[in-house]
Amino acid sequence: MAYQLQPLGALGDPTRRAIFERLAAGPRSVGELARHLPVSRPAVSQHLRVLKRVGLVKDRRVGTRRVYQLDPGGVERLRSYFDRFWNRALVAFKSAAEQAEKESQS
Amino acid sequence: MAYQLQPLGALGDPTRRAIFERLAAGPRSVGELARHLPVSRPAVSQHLRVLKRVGLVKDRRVGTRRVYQLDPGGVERLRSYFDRFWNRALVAFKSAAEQAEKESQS
DNA sequence: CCGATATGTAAGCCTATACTTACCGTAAGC
DNA sequence: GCTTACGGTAAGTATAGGCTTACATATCGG
Repeated sequence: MAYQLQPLGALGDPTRRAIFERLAAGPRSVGELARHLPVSRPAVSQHLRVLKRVGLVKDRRVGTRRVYQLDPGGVERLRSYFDRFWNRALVAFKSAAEQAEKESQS
Repeated sequence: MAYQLQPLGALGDPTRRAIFERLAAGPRSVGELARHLPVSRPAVSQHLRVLKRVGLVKDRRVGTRRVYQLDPGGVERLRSYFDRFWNRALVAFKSAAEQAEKESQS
């Protein structure tokens, strides 16, 4: 919980989210990704570097191209992160409701 | 999926994440939150406005104070979002592994 | 009412960073 | 080997947005 959880920092940018979501459909090369985005190819490269650094994507060489794909491990970390938060939110929500109940009675 | 999913944009900022995580421990007033953060109280107010706009927190008046808490609905949306991504990542990962397998055989 | 407490809002500054252009390295095909 | 595609890197710019100070608003206690 004390983790900086940089993946969320990375997904804060809408272009990176677009890349992330496109990769959810399957592995893509850099050029393929850039072709469907309103930014230049170098920009996509830079975004991919960030996504890779925080463990959200992996890459491998295929000939002269470089194919990126989601890293299940990184996604799993985010999944469990929000799992915990959801549980805590429910608890907090419940006790808040009880609190309001008590106050309205008094 | 085509949703902009602004909550992730909101959680991109480390200070907002800190607020978000602190609220996971239970409802807090603005001043309480600011007291444990390295930024001014107005800054916290502004962050809370953003978090509220994207549906991650709710607030209610308590006397002269304003108490914020996590919005279970907003957290749930993020939870299911990454659930879907995790599943897709696994599928993509699996087929990529099979692809690599096939290539190594040929 | 009046002061104190708690918070939202406005205006302005300043830094982080997303983007572009230009360049370089590398693998593949003829 | 030369050329052509593909992609990472560098340098420089420009804008978004996070922060502060100053001000406005509102509730409560006496």
